Amino acid sequence: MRVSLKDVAARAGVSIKTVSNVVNNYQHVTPAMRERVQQAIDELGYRPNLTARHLRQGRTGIIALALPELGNPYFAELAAAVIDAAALHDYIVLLDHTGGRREQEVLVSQGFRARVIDGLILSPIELEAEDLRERTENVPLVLLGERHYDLPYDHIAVDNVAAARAAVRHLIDLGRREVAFIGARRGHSQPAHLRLQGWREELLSAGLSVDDGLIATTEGWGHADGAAAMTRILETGRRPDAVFAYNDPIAIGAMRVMSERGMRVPEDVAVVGFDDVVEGHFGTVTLTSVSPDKEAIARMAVESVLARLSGQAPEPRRVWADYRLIARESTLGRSTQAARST
Amino acid sequence: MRVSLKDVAARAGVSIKTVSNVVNNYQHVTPAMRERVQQAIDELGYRPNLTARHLRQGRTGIIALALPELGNPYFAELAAAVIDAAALHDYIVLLDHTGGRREQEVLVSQGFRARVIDGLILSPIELEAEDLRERTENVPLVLLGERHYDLPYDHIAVDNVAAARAAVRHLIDLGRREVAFIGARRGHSQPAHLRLQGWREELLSAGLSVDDGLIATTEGWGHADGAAAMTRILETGRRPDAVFAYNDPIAIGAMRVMSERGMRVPEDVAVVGFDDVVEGHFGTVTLTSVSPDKEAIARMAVESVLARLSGQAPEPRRVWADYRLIARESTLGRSTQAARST
DNA sequence: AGCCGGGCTTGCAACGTTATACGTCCGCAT
DNA sequence: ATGCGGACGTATAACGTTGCAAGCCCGGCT
Repeated sequence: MRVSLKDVAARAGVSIKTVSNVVNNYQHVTPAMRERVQQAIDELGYRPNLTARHLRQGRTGIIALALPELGNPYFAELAAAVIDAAALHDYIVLLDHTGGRREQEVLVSQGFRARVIDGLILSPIELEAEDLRERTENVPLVLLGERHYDLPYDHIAVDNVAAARAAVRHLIDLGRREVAFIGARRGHSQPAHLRLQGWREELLSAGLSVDDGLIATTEGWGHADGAAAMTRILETGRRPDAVFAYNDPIAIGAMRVMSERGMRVPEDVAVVGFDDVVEGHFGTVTLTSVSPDKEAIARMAVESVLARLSGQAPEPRRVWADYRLIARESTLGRSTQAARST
Repeated sequence: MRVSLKDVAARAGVSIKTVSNVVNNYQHVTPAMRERVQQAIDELGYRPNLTARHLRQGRTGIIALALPELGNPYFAELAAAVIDAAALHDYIVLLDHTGGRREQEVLVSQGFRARVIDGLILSPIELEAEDLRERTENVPLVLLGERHYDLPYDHIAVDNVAAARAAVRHLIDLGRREVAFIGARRGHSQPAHLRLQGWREELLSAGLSVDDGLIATTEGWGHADGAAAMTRILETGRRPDAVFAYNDPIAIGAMRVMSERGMRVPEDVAVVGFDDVVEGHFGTVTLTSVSPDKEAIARMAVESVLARLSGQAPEPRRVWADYRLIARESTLGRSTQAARST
């Protein structure tokens, strides 16, 4: 059986409340009393029951983080950063994953998967604005990532259009003219939309034509999806001289296919990814990528939730996180490797 | 303000307990009554307060999972599997990471980081047996992974010695004679120890000599550590014809260094990793690896915790999870790729 | 000496839920 | 007509904690 304040109080011969005072470092406790109670605590091995404390205080010290998939190293690294950021504020993180499926995202946003939480950080993929408009759950919600909603929620993301434009600009500056985009999304409206839009805008502003034949859709966002999409492009007979991928795993999957077909990166095809995952730093050809400031995103997400929790939050805000384009061998080649920032 | 049973009861003109009965689908409730209460629930948007329920029931429906680092895709994938396995039993997962640091692992095992949990799954790296012997926290603990303790806790792992022997056997069967091991751990006793032991045993049983010059230690378990270790081996002038790495990131980091120095994989050096992370499936040279059955590990871990929770657990058990050696290009070359199991 | 004030300790209530045990009502068998 | 049992609803007491307000004691001031 677990020991409670009552047991300690009985042992020390004091009231429950006095024990509570000792546990919580209440100031008006004589050293002698503190000593005596502490001894009883140690002897019995008392540990506060956090559930009871939470019930009493109306908060739990837990925030939930819901990500599409942990298998994607970007999200795994982001999760680690959120856990650390939350720990700074004495918060603990409950982790969930949605598979990027709308149904799961709705459940999470409605709090049906975890109802013990003070706040929620959600990185949506398919979730629609109407789903959020119908949201009845009242724990603070902060949105993460690429989707864009005109709704009264805090939203933290990098400027995907600008970041995508920087990536494509980099390819154009290298003299590439046939820049494919891999990782567009069939059917659903927004995912990948902003990066695709950046690709389009930058091509147009460079006076290049926008060719839908160079857009490849994918089902998911993993290596295999990138490989399949690249294969499809090549089978149409197109030979792009550059690829901008929705994310790094897709880029790496595509590079694998190129390697199988004897195409050289970057000589024949320059490749830029997105997310800057560690994996891209160590391939046979290292990957140029857009690097979002994950720590800042995690920090701002946690702080937004907590601010809203304490009621001091003003208007819902859209916050842009920093990013950098880090050029590596997949665009520069092995010898001339260097870093470049935007 | 949040609505409670009391509010619903007032609205429906019934007792609190009747509302509770409706919420919990208690059988003796007339359809008419159920209807009436349900309507009040819907009108007010009532949601049960799980904290109160947990206090009452003495359990929270939360289990904690503490892993060394999420940046390692093996652990990220394992976390995803645990979340899914827990969901099957209506449990939610609180995620923590220890950085593989003993101090953090002790805190976690003692429940200082999260005390709202019913059970704990911990994958230790530096934790010592004495730390566990001194453990006073009484929530069920299940250990995961490679470390080996003679203590009364459930422990789930693949047979690391046997798996390592299979990996080295594979290299020997291919005719390799100078098999390096990358990823040993300086100072601390056990991590990597079992895999190193398997390497040693298999070399000896094949009549080969065990050469400490072919053992490279690392600080961590990431790509960069593998790269640094490989560089050190090559700088001693040694030219192994095979590498068995502690895990896949280390193997991939090492392969990057080989590629930089013009060494071909597998022609000059055959490489085997451990963990079978997705990243290894898509490199320019795909990676042969020992593939632990992550889903089974996650499932057994969750079930062990829950069994112990419900008191039906017998003796603490050591459970061996399945694994397979999956041969890919880093040992077989591109054309002859195939899969092999043990 | 009596009073006041502050430091220390305590009892009580409440957070929202569910288990238990009880009360009521109805229908049916005696 | 009476009694009995089952179906249904409810009052009450917990679960373990903390905020509040009150009570006690003692030293110092008048």
